[in-house]
Amino acid sequence: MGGDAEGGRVAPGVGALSPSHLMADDPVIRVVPDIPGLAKQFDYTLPVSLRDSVAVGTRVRIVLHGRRVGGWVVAIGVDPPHGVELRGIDGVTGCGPPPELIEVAEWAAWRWAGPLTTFLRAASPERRVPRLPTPPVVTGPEGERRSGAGEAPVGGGASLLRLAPSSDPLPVVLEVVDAARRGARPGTVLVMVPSRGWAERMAGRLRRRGVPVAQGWSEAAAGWPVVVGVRAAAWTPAPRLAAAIVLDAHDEAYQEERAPTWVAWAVAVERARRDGAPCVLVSPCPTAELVHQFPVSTGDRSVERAGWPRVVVADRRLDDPRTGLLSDALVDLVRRSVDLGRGPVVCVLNRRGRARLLACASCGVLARCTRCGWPAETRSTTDEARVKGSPATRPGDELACRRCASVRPVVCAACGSGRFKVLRPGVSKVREDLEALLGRQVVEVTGAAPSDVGEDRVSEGGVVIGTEAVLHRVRRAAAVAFLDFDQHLLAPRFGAAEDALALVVRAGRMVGGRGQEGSGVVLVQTRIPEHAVITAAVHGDPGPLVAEELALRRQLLLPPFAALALVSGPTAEEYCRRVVGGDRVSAGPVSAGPVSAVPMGGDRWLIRAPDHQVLCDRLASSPRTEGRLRVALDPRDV
DNA sequence: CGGACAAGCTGA
DNA sequence: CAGCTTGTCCGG
Repeated sequence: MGGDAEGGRVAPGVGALSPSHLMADDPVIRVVPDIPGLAKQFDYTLPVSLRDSVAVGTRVRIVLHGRRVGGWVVAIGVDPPHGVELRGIDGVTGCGPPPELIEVAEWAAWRWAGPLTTFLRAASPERRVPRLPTPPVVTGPEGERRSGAGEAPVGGGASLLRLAPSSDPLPVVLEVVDAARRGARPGTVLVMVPSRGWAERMAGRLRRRGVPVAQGWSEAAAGWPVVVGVRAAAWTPAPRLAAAIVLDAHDEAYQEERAPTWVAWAVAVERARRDGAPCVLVSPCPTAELVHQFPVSTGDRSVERAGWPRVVVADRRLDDPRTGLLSDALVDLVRRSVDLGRGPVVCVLNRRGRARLLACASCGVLARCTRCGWPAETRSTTDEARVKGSPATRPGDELACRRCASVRPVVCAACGSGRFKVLRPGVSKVREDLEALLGRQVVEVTGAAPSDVGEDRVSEGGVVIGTEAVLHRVRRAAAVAFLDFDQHLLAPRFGAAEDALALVVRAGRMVGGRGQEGSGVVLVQTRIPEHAVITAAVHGDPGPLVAEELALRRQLLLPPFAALALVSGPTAEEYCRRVVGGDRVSAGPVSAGPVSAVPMGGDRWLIRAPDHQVLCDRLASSPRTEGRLRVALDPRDV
């Protein structure tokens, strides 16, 4: 992608098929310079002395435009362009990705409209690797291999396995590892998990069972039997996959946030496909995209149900609005759960700060920024001004604007009153209220204060409140309460429902499955108790929700029934025009085709195409505009 | 990406 | 016209 067209693709092989007039010369290799933003490839000669240490994928040093830079060999024995004096490469740095992975990187550069270097870097070692170690001899069950008795080996192709939140996935992982070994399938089993901590625990558990798990890039590149890792592990340099398994495939951690916004499970699926290996995607709550693409197996329903948490719905529709976010059901649950000794009670509210929306207590006018009109919120100038009863505003507070950062005293702009009501409280305010209501300490955990609250201090017990981040920081809980679940259900994203159910899954793992001894409760406060997400959570059955979601997506032409790209930057509009084809002169029909673009406000534009083949082809063949331009495929926030 | 080089601006 | 900035081009 993006390279010079000249020369075309030439089969590798050290100059074996070169024209006779080149026989005496050094072979010519094609190199991708390690310079992001330079979407070009350059040819160099390979001195005979370096022939044996260079293959496709090898990291080399080259001189480009007077600069010494790194690069990757992507082809050997290419037709050199005529009329250009070629330089020899400057040296060999060490091992790089195997040739097979170079091709996957080229595919990914197309699929996510990004620079090839991004993916080549992801597949390369951080430090110089001069040579690879020898992989361990796999002590497979030699006798069973030929006998054919027992379970059928897992066939090729990708499939989806629905597994309840509290079901241990280790048996499934071991089954995939064993099946690959039984099938005498050469290559590596790739095990992917969404978080670092999980990866470490998984690697440890596998090693304790005698499974050889690679440590570091070199072992993976040497073809170690098993690789365990997070998103980045999709680019493990294993030359060949025997199988792949992705745990919690619904987790958004698998998508890179920065452009190119590649998705790790999709890379794993593609690699497995190319290697003819099976790929198992495991999730308690598979997304519509996964369900649409892969055959699902669900296993026994009663087992699945038992692995979901007990979910209690606090229907807030008839509650007095003045009770705020702290319903009687919530306070009861906290009181009952907190001293069970099964870990803390965790409350989740996705709003930081104290008061995010205020109204004047005497005239009712909303507190807004006097400069830009944005809602003003309280901010304390003095640290920890503890005041009994947690009033709406405290001495020392000021009204601050999140948008333009202007600050003013806590005085109503309309009537001059200094008293306010909190219409939308944040975590800090609710923490104070809850503390006052319970008469015991409540600890706040937000993403902003990473190491403030020690894991031990939180995990031993007590009441904890925080934003979504708290679900990543606490491992075990007696109860988890979502104070404003509607915020998740109604988030302005098309994947909001799936994300909301994923939160219940996360909470479910903290409190345990309803079939488990001593498991806790997940409390959901909502004014939409009939919502399909709530039903799915209560019944421990994500099936109907995803079916409903798919029907909706089909109707609205959203993924997986369309492919989307979010383009942003000062020249986004111009670039979209090129992509959509307003003034394209290439062959074929040009007019209002199946590809369209709509403005999303600001300098953001959304491109929609029937599928990725069409979309990515268009993106690849449209020259980029000048200046900063971000192209994010498969955006979620639309 | 970043170096080279050309065109444009300034001050005497 | 030296000395500097700004912009465009291009690399093997």
